Amino acid sequence: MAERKVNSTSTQVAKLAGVSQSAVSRAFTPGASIAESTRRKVLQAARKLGYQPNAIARSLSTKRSKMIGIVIANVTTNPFYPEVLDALSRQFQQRGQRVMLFVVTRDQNLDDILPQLLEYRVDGILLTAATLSSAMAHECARLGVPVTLFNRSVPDAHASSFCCDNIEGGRMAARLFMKSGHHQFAFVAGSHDTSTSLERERGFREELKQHGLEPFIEMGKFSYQGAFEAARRLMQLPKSPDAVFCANDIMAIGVLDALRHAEQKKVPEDVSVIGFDDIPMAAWPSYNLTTIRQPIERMIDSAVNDLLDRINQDTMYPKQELVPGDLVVRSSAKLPAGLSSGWVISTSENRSENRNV
Amino acid sequence: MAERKVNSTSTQVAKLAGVSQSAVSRAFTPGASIAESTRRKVLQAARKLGYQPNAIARSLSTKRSKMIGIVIANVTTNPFYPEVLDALSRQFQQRGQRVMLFVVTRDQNLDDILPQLLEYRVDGILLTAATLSSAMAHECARLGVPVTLFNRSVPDAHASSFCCDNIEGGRMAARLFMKSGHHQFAFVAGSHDTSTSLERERGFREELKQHGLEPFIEMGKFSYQGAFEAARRLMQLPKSPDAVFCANDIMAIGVLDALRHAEQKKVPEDVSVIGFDDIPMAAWPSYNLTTIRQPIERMIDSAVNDLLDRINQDTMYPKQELVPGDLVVRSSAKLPAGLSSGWVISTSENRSENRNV
DNA sequence: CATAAATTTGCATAGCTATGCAAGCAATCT
DNA sequence: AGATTGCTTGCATAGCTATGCAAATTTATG
Repeated sequence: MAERKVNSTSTQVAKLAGVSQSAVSRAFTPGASIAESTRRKVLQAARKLGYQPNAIARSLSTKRSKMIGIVIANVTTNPFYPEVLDALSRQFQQRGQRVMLFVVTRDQNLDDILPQLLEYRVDGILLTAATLSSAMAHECARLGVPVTLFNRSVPDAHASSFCCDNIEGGRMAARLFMKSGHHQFAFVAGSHDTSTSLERERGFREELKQHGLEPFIEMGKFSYQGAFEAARRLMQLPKSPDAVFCANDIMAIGVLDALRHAEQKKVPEDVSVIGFDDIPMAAWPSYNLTTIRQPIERMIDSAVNDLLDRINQDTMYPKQELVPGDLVVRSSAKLPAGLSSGWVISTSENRSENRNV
Repeated sequence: MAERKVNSTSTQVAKLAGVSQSAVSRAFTPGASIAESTRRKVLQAARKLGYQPNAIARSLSTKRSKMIGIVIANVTTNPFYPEVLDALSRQFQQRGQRVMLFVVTRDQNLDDILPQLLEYRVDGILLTAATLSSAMAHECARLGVPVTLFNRSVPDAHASSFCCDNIEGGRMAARLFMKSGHHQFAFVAGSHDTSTSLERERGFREELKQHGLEPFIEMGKFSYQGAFEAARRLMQLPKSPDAVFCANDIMAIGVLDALRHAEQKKVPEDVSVIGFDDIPMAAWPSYNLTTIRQPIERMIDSAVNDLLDRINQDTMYPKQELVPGDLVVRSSAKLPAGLSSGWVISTSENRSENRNV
């Protein structure tokens, strides 16, 4: 029966291979100065002992933990975030960084969480659906730990931020509604303290205002259930809306279900609904949701690159990037003349194409 | 302007506080032998320097990293797993353990992943929707790192495992179908190499067999889309089924959508559908899915307790636990006489109650 | 073959904290 | 006062790897 708790060390391997501990270290360090012959001897001895370099000791020595702290919220309430987490984690993984994960609630104070990451000397921090207090931003800057926000605009010049162009997204929704002849507009907000919700609302409002229109606002609490109830409240208004824009898809789906199953409304005949994100469910035939797609892959690539770059060359300044979203036209909103379901309209590069979504 | 890259050390704090480095260490170690007065001096000096203990160095010294490795698959394809991840991560967090996360694909070989966790000397490993090769199980055992499987039955006595009673779940589905007078049965499998799918199939089959019945089997690939297509294939059979049991809810929803939107079938009038898991979407009015609920909280509690216990007292043996699931009756399957929607039937404790789900 | 150049190797130490042990100290008891 | 007991404290070292530097070895050069 095998022994337990035997983590062999580089010194033991060295002894067995008849070399110095340094040689063992170098054998496991790509690019280190070591002869191929001794490397082989070392690797063989290592295999025999079941030796594996101790990443903790290495981190202590190199002052690089090769760990990224990821803080994420809304993982169970919005399918968008599992996608983000999946993509982030794979990317970092592939680029040789481990991930230390913290799952938080939207309202949780990060001032208790970040110190826990800093204790472990993570090389960088990525916050998703979470905001950074100014004090913490300073603390991270002081320690030279770069911070990147994903999907939250930046409160402080010390951090990078990668966001979809929420304002323009809100505008696109408003324009589509107006072109197809709606009269009463509503916005289902996520919360009143989240940049995504606020910015989407702002774009929507501003575009309507240019035509002298103003939307009702209801609070959907960033959840299916919250939006379900918000929709019911909207339908009780004297002039109930015929065009509802939601701060994200999961709420749009809650609104759809409420309209159809609790309010006997037809979508889009009676009420049009537009969401935001383009989660996979939006394409399901039960919903067929018209929505603003966040180009998640591109955003993640940019965010990961930025963070890793700032880790490797600490001269770089934080960056704020705004990525344009695409309007994905399905059938939860009435179509204006000349547009049919299945089109993707991307403002940014001024092209529209039928991608059959 | 503040200095950058200044991670002060216990020695610097000691100097400022006029004590030894040991005293600083003890000031940050709960239960260590230190006078309250010196502790205060130390903490004050620490605050002044922005000192934070270095968890990496501590790990090296104590040989405890206070990190748990979590490996999880299916995070984007099945909403059940974000829930699991959320619960796990919170639990560990709350009990003073950090989480090192690996997101993998279902078919990814863990033999490349686990060594990366072991390098960081994680205190324990929790695998979700992933299996362990026997070689790796031995390797972890040799290193004294406890492994717990969540939702996979155990391939090896070296690891603990916490599962829903999938076989009994399959039986419950079969019994419900038979009681309400169905004639042609089908099972939509996830994959042919996953214990959850195989066991649910087995229970379903065995119960049918006792009545001389046998189900069709179609492959749904554990995804909405795969199950959507599986349903279409099923409906093309000469004797197309009127009772479809799916290895999980997300596939059941794919089947529902295919039946309604591609096959013009009514559910449950033409075809009954039962799922497994009870994800939040199952309760949405668009689906109202009858399903077997996995008692996720209880399972997670057990798994976390087991892992932490085995970390703290390495005398303990791994444990295999089977947690019974509950049949949640909604309206995607025809009801037998005497049963109405909204009931939860739990075999285990022989009670049924209307919990209004 | 002698010398210069390039490569490889080992030595010694840094990186930061925890902790066993012995010494120091104060409080308590006789 | 002296002895005993119980806390606190600092010293010294372990935990494991990486790396600057000088020494040793190999290879190339004239």
